[in-house]
Amino acid sequence: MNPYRHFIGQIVAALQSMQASGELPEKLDFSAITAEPPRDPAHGDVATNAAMVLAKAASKKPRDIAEPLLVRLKADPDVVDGAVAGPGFINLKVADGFWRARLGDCLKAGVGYGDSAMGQGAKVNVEYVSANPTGPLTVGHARGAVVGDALANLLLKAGYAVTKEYYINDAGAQVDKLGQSTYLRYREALGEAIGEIPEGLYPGEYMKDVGAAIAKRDGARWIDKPEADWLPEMRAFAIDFLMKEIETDLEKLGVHIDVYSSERALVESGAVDRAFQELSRQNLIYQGRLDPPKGKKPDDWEDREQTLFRATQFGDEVDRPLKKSDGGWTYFANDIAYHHDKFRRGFADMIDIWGADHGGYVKRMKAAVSAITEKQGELDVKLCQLVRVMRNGELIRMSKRAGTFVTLRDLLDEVGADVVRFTMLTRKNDAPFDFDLVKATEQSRDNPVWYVQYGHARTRSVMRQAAAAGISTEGLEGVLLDRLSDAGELALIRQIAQWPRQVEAAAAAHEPHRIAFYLYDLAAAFHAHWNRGREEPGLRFVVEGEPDLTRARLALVQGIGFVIGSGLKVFGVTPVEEMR
RNA sequence: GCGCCCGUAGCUCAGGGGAUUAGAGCAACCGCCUUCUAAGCGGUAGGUCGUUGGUUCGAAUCCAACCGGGCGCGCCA
Repeated sequence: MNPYRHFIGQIVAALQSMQASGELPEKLDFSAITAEPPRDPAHGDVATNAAMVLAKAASKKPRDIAEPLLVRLKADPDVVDGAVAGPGFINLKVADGFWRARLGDCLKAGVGYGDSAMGQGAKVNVEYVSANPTGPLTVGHARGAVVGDALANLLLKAGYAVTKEYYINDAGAQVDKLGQSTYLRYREALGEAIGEIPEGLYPGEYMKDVGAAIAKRDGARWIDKPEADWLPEMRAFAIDFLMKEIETDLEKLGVHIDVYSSERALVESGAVDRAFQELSRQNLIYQGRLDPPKGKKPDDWEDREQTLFRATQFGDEVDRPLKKSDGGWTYFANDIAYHHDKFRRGFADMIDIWGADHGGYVKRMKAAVSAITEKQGELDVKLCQLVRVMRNGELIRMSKRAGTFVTLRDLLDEVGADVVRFTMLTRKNDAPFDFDLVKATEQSRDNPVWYVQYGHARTRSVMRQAAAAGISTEGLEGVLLDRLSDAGELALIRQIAQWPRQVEAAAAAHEPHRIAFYLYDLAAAFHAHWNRGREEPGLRFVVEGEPDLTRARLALVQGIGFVIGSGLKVFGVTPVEEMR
């Protein structure tokens, strides 16, 4: 249960009874009413803005609504105290028993605690990674992969029907370059000296493996053939080879994509024509000219008439071309078709995770989605800012051209998937991120991964100790929690009770990183409470000669373990049993 | 030139569709510590939330302009 949602319900009920008695006018909009934990815990457990929100429409002073509302709310046995404060806030103090009951919810639900019905089973498509199949995944891709995967998991937990999708850009000029690069390495593998890789082709060492593999499969049969013959073969082989590598890396990172969509297959299926026709039908396509971009006129600018989509009707700055001068579709046209295809597959709700360098593309894609779905579909684009890799504060320089970039595989080999995943989620997606290989594996309080993992391990450790002391750790969901009355314990219980709200808020905002901060705070509170037991043995979890008290405290520890486990599950991070 | 993102404590960052006294970690300073196996623990100090206006009873949060940083800017994907 999300306690705050529960109290909004109570507040609305109280307001309705005030309407029934004529204290409030009939038609009021309750949708802006919030119930949240106040910033300052001294203000109580729940604060609501109800009186202030309704004041205008009810033509009353906030306090004149707040006072009688408070009287009604205090009739709720869960509410032990309350006060009107500031400009008209109502601060409520909620009974300890109410919070203990939330711990009870948690113990029954296990790591399923926090699961929400918010999404009502609505279909959501989360598209992420979607790296070109022209080389290995880099740390930049890793961030998109982790953010997308965690967001998808989060939405799943919040009750949406989520599909995780990867768009393979296997059409267009880049994969032709890939085919040509492969051919060179193929000849090299057969003993030919190929010299420098020409500008524009893919120079990376990894291409040698691709060349060698096709040489092994096909022998010399392509050597004397014209490009038209070998290019499709080389291209298809390389894409297949590199996609397998990418899938392997993703698998190592713990990312399981549900659907891989091929751009080439999409184009060949006629989807682009279909999308084009749909836009034409809506009269959103015309032949016209564009002005060159101001301040940065391309050298090869050539004023010409082209096929344009009326993106400006949907909030974009200029209308966007759909056809290239060679008559082929632009990437944008294909992408419209792809999003149209997603919509046709039932996804009105689409989320794309992109690199920040695609930021200039967001408006036109949103415009296109709005148009092609006749405003029935919605696209949210999360841009992931640059990742820089550091070693002890020192930047590791990367250059794609020089082939010196840190691959995802390097990163995984050095620090492991759990560290990569959690660490990448300790920052908002739209903030640049420095990934320090040393700090990420440090065992200290300022390393959130370690601190949260340690928190989970410590809950397990307490269980092991209890068991060693002869106290059963089974059936904790049934124990009487009334013995939990210490301020620190009650604070922890309240924090556990925040979890369902955190899940819903993070899911609604499409911001998985919030979970990392919540888990860190929860772990910190747990560690702090554990440490109190050093000074005051009476606060320790396992108390000799007090089996009932111990069992109640074990239930609390169990609950903390469940919540951390639940959050780590969203992140795809293994909850460890001990810190070895 | 235009568009998007960002600017919060010395440092790294949360908060960001308004609301009661702006938070954390590190660093600094002051204490404590052979500990329920736990690589430490507790406390203090530190901010005109880039600037200037605006909307509002109320702005770090919304709007505008400006300053500073990043990304992008027809037929690359």
